[in-house]
Amino acid sequence: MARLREFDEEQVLDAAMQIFWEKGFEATSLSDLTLRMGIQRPSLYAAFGDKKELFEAALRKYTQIHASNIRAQFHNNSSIREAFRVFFEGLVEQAYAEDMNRGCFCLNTMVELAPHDEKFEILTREHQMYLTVIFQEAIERGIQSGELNPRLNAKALAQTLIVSMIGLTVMMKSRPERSFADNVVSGILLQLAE
Amino acid sequence: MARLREFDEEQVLDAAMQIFWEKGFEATSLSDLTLRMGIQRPSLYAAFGDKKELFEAALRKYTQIHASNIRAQFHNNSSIREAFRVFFEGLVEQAYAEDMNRGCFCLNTMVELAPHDEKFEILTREHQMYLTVIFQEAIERGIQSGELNPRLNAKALAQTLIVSMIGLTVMMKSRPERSFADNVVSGILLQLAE
DNA sequence: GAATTTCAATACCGATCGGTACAAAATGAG
DNA sequence: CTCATTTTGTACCGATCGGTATTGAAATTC
Repeated sequence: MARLREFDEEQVLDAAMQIFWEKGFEATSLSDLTLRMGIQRPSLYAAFGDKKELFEAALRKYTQIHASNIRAQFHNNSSIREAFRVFFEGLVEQAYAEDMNRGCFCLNTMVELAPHDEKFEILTREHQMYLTVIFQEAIERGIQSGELNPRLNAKALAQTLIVSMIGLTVMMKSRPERSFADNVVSGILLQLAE
Repeated sequence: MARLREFDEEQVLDAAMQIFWEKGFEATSLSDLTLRMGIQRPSLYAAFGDKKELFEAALRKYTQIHASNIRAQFHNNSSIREAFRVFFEGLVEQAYAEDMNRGCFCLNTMVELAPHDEKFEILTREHQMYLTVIFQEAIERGIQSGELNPRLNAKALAQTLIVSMIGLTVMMKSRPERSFADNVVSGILLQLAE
């Protein structure tokens, strides 16, 4: 019929995700976006709608990737305790590795937008609930296999671990001494060792 | 000498604190501020400097009040475990009580500004470190009095509890079911009961 | 009470905000 | 090719942004 789109939608959405992740919703301008995405304003609006719709699309892309990564980390582990150790130590390692500390895009959004926008309250909550289920199922597998104490409350423990993950991620945005994060990871893992 | 100031500096700074706490730095405009503070722009600039300096003053006021509140909650307790129980249950109660979920001004700032502004990285980190010391000293008193297991690592446990507090506060911004928060509080308190 | 000083209020500044009208360029269908 | 259709690039929109020059009012000193 007519002229073809000159950009790859997934590619420019990824660029939008990166910058929203770095700077948040309010601090990111349309000029920032078009520059980083490499497209013009009318193209952006035609493809994604307004700024908030683009943000939502970027966040959805992030949560999908994030959930999939975490799911992969807890699939088919010989030791659940070991999987959690690798997970939390990786969280710390990653945070101290990059100069800029973006943290978690979903948590950033939970703080910036969830209290003022029900759509993002729901979106961010559902992502955390999904992660909680991943943790819970991992714990249940650990109990079934005999690795973990069968008297553990899998759901409650998963919820507590998710909250610890959130707290650690947010705390590291202020760059405390590395020993702080390491101590916390040790403390978190203790809860699996009872 | 000359004309006197017509507003109380502490009172208008408190108003600025409230609105920055609610909306964050970027989403709060000077019009929002002057409206809520009840003063004109030139008065604001004369008294507090520019927007970021005002934000810093508001945050410093918040951290002082916040630290003082928490210090009071852990001073002269018959039972340390009971003090922590009251503290965390109060945190949850408060979050679900107010319609708008402001969370903690310091944590909001940690997410929004700490990664891009060293001044706020330091300011927010030092506040969390201060709170950690309060927790640590409370735990040490509990050990000394015989209430807590003397094999507990007071510092590491305090750090883990601070991270749990942060995670819980942030998680509640997405308004999970009340049972989620209650389960987490139970899990947190378990760490003191070993 | 006049002079001086500091405040408050209005009005305004250039810059940038999110968003769009419009026309040129590019593609496919006939 | 010609026409229809869609994307692109430019240029622009009103509104609002953070910040300030200016003027008039209020209060103290002499």
